[in-house]
Amino acid sequence: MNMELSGRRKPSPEKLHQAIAGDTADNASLGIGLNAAIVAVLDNEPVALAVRGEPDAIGATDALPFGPFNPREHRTLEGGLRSWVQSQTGLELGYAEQLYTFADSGRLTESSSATPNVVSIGYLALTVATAHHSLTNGVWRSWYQYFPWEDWRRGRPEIIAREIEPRLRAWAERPAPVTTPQRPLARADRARICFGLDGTAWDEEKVLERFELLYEAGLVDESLRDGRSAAQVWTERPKLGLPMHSDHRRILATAISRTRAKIKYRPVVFELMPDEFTLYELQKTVEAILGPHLHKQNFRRLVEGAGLVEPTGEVKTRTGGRPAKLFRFRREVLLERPAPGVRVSAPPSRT
Amino acid sequence: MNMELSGRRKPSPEKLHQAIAGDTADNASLGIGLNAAIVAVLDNEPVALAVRGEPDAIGATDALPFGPFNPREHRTLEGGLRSWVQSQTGLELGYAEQLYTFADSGRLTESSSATPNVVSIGYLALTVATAHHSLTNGVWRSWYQYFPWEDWRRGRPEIIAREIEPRLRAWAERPAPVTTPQRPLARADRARICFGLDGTAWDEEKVLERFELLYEAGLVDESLRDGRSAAQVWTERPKLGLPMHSDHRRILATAISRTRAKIKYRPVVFELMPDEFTLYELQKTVEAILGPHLHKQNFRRLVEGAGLVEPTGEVKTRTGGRPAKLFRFRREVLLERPAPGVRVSAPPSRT
DNA sequence: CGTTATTATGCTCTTTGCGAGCATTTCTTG
DNA sequence: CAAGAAATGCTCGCAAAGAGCATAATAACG
Repeated sequence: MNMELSGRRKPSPEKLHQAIAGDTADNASLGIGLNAAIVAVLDNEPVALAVRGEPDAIGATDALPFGPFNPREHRTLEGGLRSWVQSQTGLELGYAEQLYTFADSGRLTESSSATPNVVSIGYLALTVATAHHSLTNGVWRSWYQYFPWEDWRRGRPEIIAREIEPRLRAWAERPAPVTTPQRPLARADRARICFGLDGTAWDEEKVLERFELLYEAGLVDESLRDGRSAAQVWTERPKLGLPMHSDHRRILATAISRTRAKIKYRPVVFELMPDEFTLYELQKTVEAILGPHLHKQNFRRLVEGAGLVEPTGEVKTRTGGRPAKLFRFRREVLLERPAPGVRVSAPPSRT
Repeated sequence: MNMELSGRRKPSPEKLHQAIAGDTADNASLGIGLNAAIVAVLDNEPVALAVRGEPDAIGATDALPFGPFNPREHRTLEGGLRSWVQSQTGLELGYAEQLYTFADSGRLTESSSATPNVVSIGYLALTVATAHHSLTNGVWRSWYQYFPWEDWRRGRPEIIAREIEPRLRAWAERPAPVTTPQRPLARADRARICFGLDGTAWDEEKVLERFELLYEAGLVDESLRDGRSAAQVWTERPKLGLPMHSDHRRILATAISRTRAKIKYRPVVFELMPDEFTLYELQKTVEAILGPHLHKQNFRRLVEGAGLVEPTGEVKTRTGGRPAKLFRFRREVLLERPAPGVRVSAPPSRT
């Protein structure tokens, strides 16, 4: 059954829904799931590629492209991932790196006629969204639909003060279960550090820590699905951000964390850019990922001084003012410097 | 069979050898291997914990503590790892973090009566070696027995100029196989960047890249085992560093890379230190990990200024000179700073 | 007991990188 | 042609980091 998903042919929507619902019992489905968080920047908005399936127990419809790893068919993990993404979305991945392997305990508790995944291996892929008119399936969704509290483009998002902070404080008041005594930090401290409460600085890289805190506190829908809400009855549903299938939102959180960290010390922004671009477009892309706290002139000095780009000699008019020089990525820096990157400073602790 | 290895009882040496030989077909052995690179610093020497088994096809006897992940028995991946380490070595792990998941293709080709591992999940653990008189099995082995080219404590190791460089240059001369055309860099460039040839700076974090390059070039014993030597006949065996069981040397290389990188931006050195220590001992530990290129006074200023340590009020005599103040780690920094660490500068490009 | 070697520790000087702002150029728009 | 907008060039100042000098406190040894 489901042979179509094992091959490279295009899956019908129904088959895809079955896959998302967990019914992927293949011959050699060993319970190792491959999941791709595919990131791009569209109109200065950071987006991820989501495929849609039938609503699950908590109403989640979005999933990351994914499928089981089949060692008979795939020589490498990354190869298997690329083939799944290709068959499910039509996209040929460029840059990809492994993120993390999660024990997928949530799915073990589900009623499953098929082999459940034991572990999920998450991958981060970066791509230029505009170049893919070949997308056969899936939609580009803003990061911030899944993680509204991460959107600091217009200052501190209201959802933190209005929804998250009071509910986290209530959670911190309740005693922690004794089953986790080795937890090094108190609940209140974790909440303060993750979400920058009480004047603590916001760290844009702590995306995963924040999501896991909300999950543990029962404030995201996924907590309900995984049975964590048994001891925590809420009159209203958590509903902080759009939920995803399985543990995919956790994987996407990991992808955002990694992207935000790595863009600072490796030249990965250029995977998100077309071949030619202006420095301002480059800056806007970085700011879409990290938040808008860059000084224009200094950014130019940094990028040019590091030898990351070279002018093409052409200019781009119609920018509303003086035409901007076009640049391209100097791939040779990879041969010169050990670890070049777009080093941007920490934001000036905006609370 | 092999129930002893599944439980927490101490395994007999014979059982351990069977485990290392791959005969671990348990009821639910899903082919997911857990592997622990346990790192410590003993007498200013960076070491990893190795368990010994029967020599395999290439004569490798050392292995990292490892075992299959059994979702029935282990709630989490890390929990499974801790239980395997405990049963095989008697060690109770402290700090541990996941490194990477490798597709363990090498083992698939072996003649296997048991379920082969499909993937290996590598973990890094940091510990204080002196505190473990409870070690029931395993030996602390210097990193540099496995990776002699990484030992820059007395300047550039001779093995690079004498063994590695000429053989890599010979390898770079030969044409790359057409099966990997998407390889972005030429062989010669990869060799130059990895091993700092032709005046390129040495990057101490590229431990994994260097090992994988040697593996691909057929210069480490593991290449022979995995059948890569078919097209590459060497009159003498590669013998660059001590080989390890399965892909364990690759996992150890990943662990060293991660340790060297992380020690610079997170306060993980203190996992390698006893409760109280002098600043010079701390510096020597950092230098054991990174290489000896620290300025004593500046190191003190850095560590004290960052609030990473606090004086205990006592001093340690018998240091051969003026007594040194004792310090302890200030755990509170984790609550204050977003990302404290022992920020050391790049070595002054010693070639 | 005094001298020397050794280590710890405090302090200063210089260089570099980066945050921030001013000024100038070159386009579009009306 | 004037005004506005965006790109680009340049400078100032602070803070962190690299490097070295100076001093303090012990052990070893005559």
